[in-house]
Amino acid sequence: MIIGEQRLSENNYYGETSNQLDGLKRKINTENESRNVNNSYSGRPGIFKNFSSNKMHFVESLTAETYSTYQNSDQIHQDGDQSYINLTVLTPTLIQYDKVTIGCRPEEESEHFNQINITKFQENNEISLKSKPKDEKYEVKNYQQSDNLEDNEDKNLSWLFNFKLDEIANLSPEIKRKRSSHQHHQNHQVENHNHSYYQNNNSNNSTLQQNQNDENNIQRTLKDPCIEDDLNVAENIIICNTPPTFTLHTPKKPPFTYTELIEYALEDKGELTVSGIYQWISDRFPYYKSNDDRWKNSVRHNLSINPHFRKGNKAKAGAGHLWKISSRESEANFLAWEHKKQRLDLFFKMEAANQLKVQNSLHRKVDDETNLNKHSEYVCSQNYDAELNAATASIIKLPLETCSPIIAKYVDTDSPVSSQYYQFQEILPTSQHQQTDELRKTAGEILNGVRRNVEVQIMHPSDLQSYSILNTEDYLNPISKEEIMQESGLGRRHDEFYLIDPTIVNGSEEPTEVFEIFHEDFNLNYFGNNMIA
DNA sequence: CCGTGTTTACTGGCGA
DNA sequence: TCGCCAGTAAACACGG
Repeated sequence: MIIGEQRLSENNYYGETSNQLDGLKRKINTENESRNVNNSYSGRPGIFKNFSSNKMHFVESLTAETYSTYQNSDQIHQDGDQSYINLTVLTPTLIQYDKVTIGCRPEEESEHFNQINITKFQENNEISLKSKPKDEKYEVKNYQQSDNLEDNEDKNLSWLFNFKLDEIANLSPEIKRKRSSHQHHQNHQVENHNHSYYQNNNSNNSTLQQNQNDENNIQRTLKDPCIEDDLNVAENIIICNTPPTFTLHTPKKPPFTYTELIEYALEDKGELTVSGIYQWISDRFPYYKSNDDRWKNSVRHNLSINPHFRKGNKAKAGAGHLWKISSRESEANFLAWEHKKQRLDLFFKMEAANQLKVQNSLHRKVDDETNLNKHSEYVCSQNYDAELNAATASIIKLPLETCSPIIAKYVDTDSPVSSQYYQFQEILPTSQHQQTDELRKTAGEILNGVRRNVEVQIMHPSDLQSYSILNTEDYLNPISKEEIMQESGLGRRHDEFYLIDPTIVNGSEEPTEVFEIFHEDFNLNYFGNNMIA
């Protein structure tokens, strides 16, 4: 039974589906207990490629029936004593790769990675994870590309290796592929910084954790003879059972360039010193809480090279000058700022959303572990579906203990903004009678600029009410092209754009004298650098 | 010395 | 392949 689908990306750090997945795992565990399911190919959630729609689907479990289904559809094949599910992969937030199972570097031999198959580890397999999270062990194997080349981009998973795996939490920090010791050191710095931030800058904790990490790393290095094997893609990546904590402890780099961050700061405050810009940024983005000077160097670099930023008078106190945006007072800049502000607001809303979901997920996990012991009979799929739907649809009101103050202001659940955001977050179909697939963009995709057409959807929204979701195709550019045209004094006839009489901007009249200037492919990036001159 | 500001060089990603 | 862009690193100068 397909219960949902999920964009497959390491950028899923917003944890859109953590609730579903938690519920999924509960469901599977309880079902396995009640049915006494054997270990062959059941009891584990997966994400399965749907060839017809090019989407990844969550599958509740691979039972004998679903196994048979996949077998009949040639998505399962035998290789010796093992069966493999073709084109099956778990989202990187749930499964990570063991170093031994991937034999060559994708960037060098990517043609060999056109199929990735996941099967359970053999219990007696000498290949074992250094850290065994219970029995959840998977093996990732690579296969030669099949003869069938259709839909190569989506069917093969070679793009999976384009992920910046080193950004995934719990990834072994001893990865040294093509990394200088300097970079290695920097990564440690970042990890330290991230932990320390979320631990209220408790340097003792941070140091302790780092020491533990170091010890683990040393142990791994000693135990593992392949540690320096440059052919390994992602060594010792441990299955992560708790993606929510990952999102809690590793603030990801915000999807804004340094130029944008500086713009935000200067637009917000008018003019700031360099240190003021540092402060503005770090106050709002935990990622930049670090004391290291690398990002600050980049900020200064951007201030210097970007003519958009002007150095003003000397600051009254302290060293340096006051910086401002050169065209801040212009009307165009005002409009641009309105747009940028929307984008920034949306970012914080999504961050707040994520924080809530993380809290919810953790809360539920504790509750469910307790309830699971008490109610082993809780295996009814209807109950499960209801619970899953409820988990997905629920609007939680939990205190945010770890989020930044900026994000916290967006989680006032009584505010209209908040309710709007919740509607946005739920990512549910607008109609329970909807028969066709309806795709929604995920926060991660939006904010990281990912352009993969696989998105979150609940496919059994039986008990869910309809929500009004933002229907614009691009949440970060919510102003319609028509609106932009009108404000820009552009007219449109068929697929052509025209300059029109500036007095005719309400769109009610046909332009009396027009000349073609743009076609449909014209980039109406109204607020960007490509703004119409 | 340190924060600030400028400049150069390099790298990786991406699109043409 | 090339150019552009963003990010990063680093050298250097300046001034309090």
